Amino acid sequence: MIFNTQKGIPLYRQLYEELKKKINREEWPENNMIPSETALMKEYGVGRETVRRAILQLVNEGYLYRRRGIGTVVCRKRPEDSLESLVSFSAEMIKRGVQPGAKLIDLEEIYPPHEASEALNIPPEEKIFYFRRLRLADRVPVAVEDSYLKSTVVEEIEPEKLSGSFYDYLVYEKQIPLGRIQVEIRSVSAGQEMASFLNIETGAPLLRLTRTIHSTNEQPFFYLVFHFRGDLYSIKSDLNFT
Amino acid sequence: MIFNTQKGIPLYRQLYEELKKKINREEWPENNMIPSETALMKEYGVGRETVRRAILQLVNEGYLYRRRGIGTVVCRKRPEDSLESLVSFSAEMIKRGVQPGAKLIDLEEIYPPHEASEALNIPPEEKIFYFRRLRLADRVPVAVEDSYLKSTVVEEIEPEKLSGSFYDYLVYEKQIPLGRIQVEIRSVSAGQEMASFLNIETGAPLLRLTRTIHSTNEQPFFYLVFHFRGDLYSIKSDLNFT
DNA sequence: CAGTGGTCTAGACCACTGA
DNA sequence: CAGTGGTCTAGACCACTGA
Repeated sequence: MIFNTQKGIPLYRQLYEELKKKINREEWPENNMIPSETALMKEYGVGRETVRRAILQLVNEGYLYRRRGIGTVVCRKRPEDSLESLVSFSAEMIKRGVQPGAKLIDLEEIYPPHEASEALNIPPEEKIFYFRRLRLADRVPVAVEDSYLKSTVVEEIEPEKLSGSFYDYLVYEKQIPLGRIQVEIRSVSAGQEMASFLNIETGAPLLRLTRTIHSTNEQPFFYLVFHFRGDLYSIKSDLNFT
Repeated sequence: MIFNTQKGIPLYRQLYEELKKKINREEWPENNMIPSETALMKEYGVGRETVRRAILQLVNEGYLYRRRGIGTVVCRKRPEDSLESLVSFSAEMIKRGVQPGAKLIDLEEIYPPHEASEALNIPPEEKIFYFRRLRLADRVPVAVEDSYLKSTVVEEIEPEKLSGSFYDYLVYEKQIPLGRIQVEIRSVSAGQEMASFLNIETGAPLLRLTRTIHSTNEQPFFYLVFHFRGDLYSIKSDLNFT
């Protein structure tokens, strides 16, 4: 394995991807030990800290665990969903093996409702972009998504951009770097409006997920509220304390 | 500041605690820059990697963010709840400033229901400990908790141990080291039983949180199911992508 | 005992930011 | 330009595990 030194991708990151592949392809099977740090240093011709950074990343994500004096082992049940699943509906659906979709219901410039002005840390008289989408999984509606975007971020929102991942649009097309994301999850009952959008009965349980997305200098600029069908959707995650 | 070298606590960990204090006491105020890596190296007489490990930990937890070429800054809104909040009901309540409590409803040895034998990776004919508790916040019932514990972990469960944090009991009293924790969150409706325990109406929304706690060698040994009152409880968390 | 991972330092070169 | 954080190496000593 020869690494690209030109491309500007850090060595530890390249090694991380490499090791992750070996785990996913089961070249390194579950419950089996992977080569030691020293062995990996020789194999890839890199320093120990580089190997450690790649491995510790995988430990944090729940792929590996380490025992001092013994070695590093591949986990039996690997993370079905990492925390990244909370970040993009489309990415999450693809990970679950279903086709993500979106149907635009509303798009306008509005004065922010109390909840949004609070989350975005702006005065109620500052206009923002608002759009509502029905989110689909294999064409079945699973959630209603309400988005509030500070109007300083983009000049305009073209409806065509709202048929897929808005997250990808922001990050890859608009090149907007993301910082911290605050998440809140609660359980609520469906009102009449939500019930009709989601084809469920009034009063049925919904999972309400909000995200407040900050820029890299800690300014919130994008606030999202999801209402998921409780019978079709759950959130899974792995935590590590090692 | 002089560090304890004897106690066996790593330097980077001690420095981490030290820096966290400065942030929490607002000696380093929000939106302000903290000293550079070089300055901290001199101040505490440690190497650069040690400083970096302490800082990067705090960045991961949402206390700090860094800008190359500029410096490291204290976040405006610091994490109200870290992911650790998903791990212990009692710890979580204390963090929220309310008094945690527990009322034992049931305790017995049983054959695991399907869901529990699945989660614990054991055959249905292997008996386990089961207990159900009503969890209180300032004496108000907020959740019903069902716990399934492999009987290889402890010989017996004394009812007296179940009045407080069972997590603390396992970790501190029994010294059982924890590994990965798998979490699932969904939204459900209250059945008659749950409704009467929680003093709510049948059909009201509940937040259903399950935890599968693994040992450090990746064996699941403790499975928990919470049903939280949707109107009294939400989960908050911070994610970082920097 | 040899081999594992855990901690720590010193030193190097780099890309980036603001003045 | 000087100062920041980002990456990377080499080398050291340690605690722990199993044989």
